[in-house]
Amino acid sequence: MIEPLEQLRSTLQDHGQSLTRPRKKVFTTLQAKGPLTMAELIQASGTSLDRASVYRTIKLYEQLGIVQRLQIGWKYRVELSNSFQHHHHHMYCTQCGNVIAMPEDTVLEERLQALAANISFSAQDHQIEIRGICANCSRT
Amino acid sequence: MIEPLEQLRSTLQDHGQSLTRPRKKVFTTLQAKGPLTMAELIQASGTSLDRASVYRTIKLYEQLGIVQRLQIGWKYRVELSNSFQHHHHHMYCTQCGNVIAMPEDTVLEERLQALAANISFSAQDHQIEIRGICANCSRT
DNA sequence: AATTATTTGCAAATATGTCGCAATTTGTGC
DNA sequence: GCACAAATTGCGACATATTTGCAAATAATT
Repeated sequence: MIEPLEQLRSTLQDHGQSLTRPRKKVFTTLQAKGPLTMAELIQASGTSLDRASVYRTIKLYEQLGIVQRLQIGWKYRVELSNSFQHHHHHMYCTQCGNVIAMPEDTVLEERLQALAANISFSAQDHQIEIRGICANCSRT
Repeated sequence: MIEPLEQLRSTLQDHGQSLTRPRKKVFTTLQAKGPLTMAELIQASGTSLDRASVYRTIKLYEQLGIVQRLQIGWKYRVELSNSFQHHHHHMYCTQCGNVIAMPEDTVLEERLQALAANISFSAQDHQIEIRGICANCSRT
């Protein structure tokens, strides 16, 4: 398995971009804390990073396919994309706000492929969110 | 089939809310024009409604499960939820920005149910977005 | 039609996202 | 490791999006 930071560096290099301290920080923060809202990400990146830099970094990362946005609950969040972590989807507990990653499911994935193919839609990516109440909360 | 507006009224009433002119307007606009960004919705609701009221209405509707947000491309949009229109998902063409509704698929739906049930997650709702290039655009 | 509680519109406050530019940092070649 | 050119950052100023307090207007009830 390749060092994630090395993979990041080479992805950036392939596009003539360099791996700077802020970009590294954003990456490791996402690595450590999973899907975050921009506000959380800015906050978690520490006071050393400027809002604008975080936004710029995320915009770049999104273009290079390093991160992806998800709509979870009220605000969108960003997380590392499939090249940097296993492909997965989310369940969102509307009670406690917890986000649970669901394991990859081949049946599901293939079905989605098929549905797109049916109408000659060339699928590149997809996202699934299940909303409901998690085991923990429904136990109450 | 129940009158949608009646269904709206009773949903509101069940929660001690009343069906006002602005709320009616937002509802019928969504009915007529499908998934809209807030800006579009505000615009389409006409100058008679204040921005703030539209936001408040959407927040309320979301809590009552009358509308749901979708992340389509960069901005989120709102549309009526499954109780008010047929359950469906979307494909989003990253080229032309078109949104294509995909027909309901039982295999897909059941699989999602099963996956949630597996971890005792009580699923209430879900949303799927497939991003890619539509038939029209890839023909070029 | 009068009463009371809810909801609206308005104006102002916050929050979120973007931009230009001087100062700093990065990658590169020596 | 140092100097240079190019890329990137942080800052402050904007632009846009969303929320809030409150007096006035509207809805449900009697």
